[in-house]
Amino acid sequence: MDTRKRLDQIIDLLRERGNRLTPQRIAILSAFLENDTHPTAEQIHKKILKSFPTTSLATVYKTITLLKDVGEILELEFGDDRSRFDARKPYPHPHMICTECGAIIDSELDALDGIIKELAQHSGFSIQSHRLDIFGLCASCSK
Amino acid sequence: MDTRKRLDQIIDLLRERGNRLTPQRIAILSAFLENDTHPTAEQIHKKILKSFPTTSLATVYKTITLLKDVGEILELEFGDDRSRFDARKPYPHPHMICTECGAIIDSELDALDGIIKELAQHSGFSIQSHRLDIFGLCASCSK
DNA sequence: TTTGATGCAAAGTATTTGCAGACTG
DNA sequence: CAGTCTGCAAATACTTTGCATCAAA
Repeated sequence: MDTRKRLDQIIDLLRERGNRLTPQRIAILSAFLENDTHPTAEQIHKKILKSFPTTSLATVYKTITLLKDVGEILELEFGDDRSRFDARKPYPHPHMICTECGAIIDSELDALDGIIKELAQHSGFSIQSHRLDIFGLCASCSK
Repeated sequence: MDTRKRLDQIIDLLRERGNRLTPQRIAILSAFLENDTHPTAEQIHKKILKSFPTTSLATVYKTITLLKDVGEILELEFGDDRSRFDARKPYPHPHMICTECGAIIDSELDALDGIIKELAQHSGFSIQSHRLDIFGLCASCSK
């Protein structure tokens, strides 16, 4: 979806919920939507500081919590301490993580949902969400 | 595989590597192999304290690091801060995590390896490992 | 004007690390 | 006996939280 359109939609959503639209919030949200590298909280903070030099890292974290609550951002943890986030596609989809350069590449696998559903049914498990991470070397690092 | 047999194999492996077989190490390793609930480091530590009351949590962590290095334990992180471990099946396989009671249920999905391999090939990504986590409610919690 | 949001600093917490002494091989 | 392992405590580093102040509506 168009980034600008999505930004407007999320802003509307927050307004309807009664959340205040502070300039920091909008800047943080925009930064997440514009960045397709699955940034960390700190990377977003550094970016924001250019336009709002007094913004605190705590506010970035609080905004992330808000966005998680409304389902507009996905938190990705790969066991390297710092979380990375995906606000562009905040629904389950496979990620390929390069163990050399740290790149996180989005992927799509239409068959996955069906496979998982079937797998869960056998054990009476009702699915809420899922996550598929693939670790390895990206195209340029495997050369 | 038989737990006892696997314990002996890992002990042999450690011996061959020149690692010392201290009673703490063997107790920690046994505790992991006997426990099929994907325990945390602290849960194993509590268990060990019954037989070796002076064992420190640091030693548990150091042993976990050793077992990870030799590929005999898998670390599972679900974003709830504390890692959980799977020493019984230390190779990639799906896990179903109950968001209500916290249970982690092992699963098998033979087709997954092939699907992932195909997915990665399209993007020139070379796979090292993968991970599939399914979140939802287990059979008893969904009633 | 009201009340939620910000920003600072301090707290929180799983895991790691340094080091002296203990124990395996 | 040599050198690794243990156990203690301190350090680490990301994230959360408390609170006084600020600003959106």
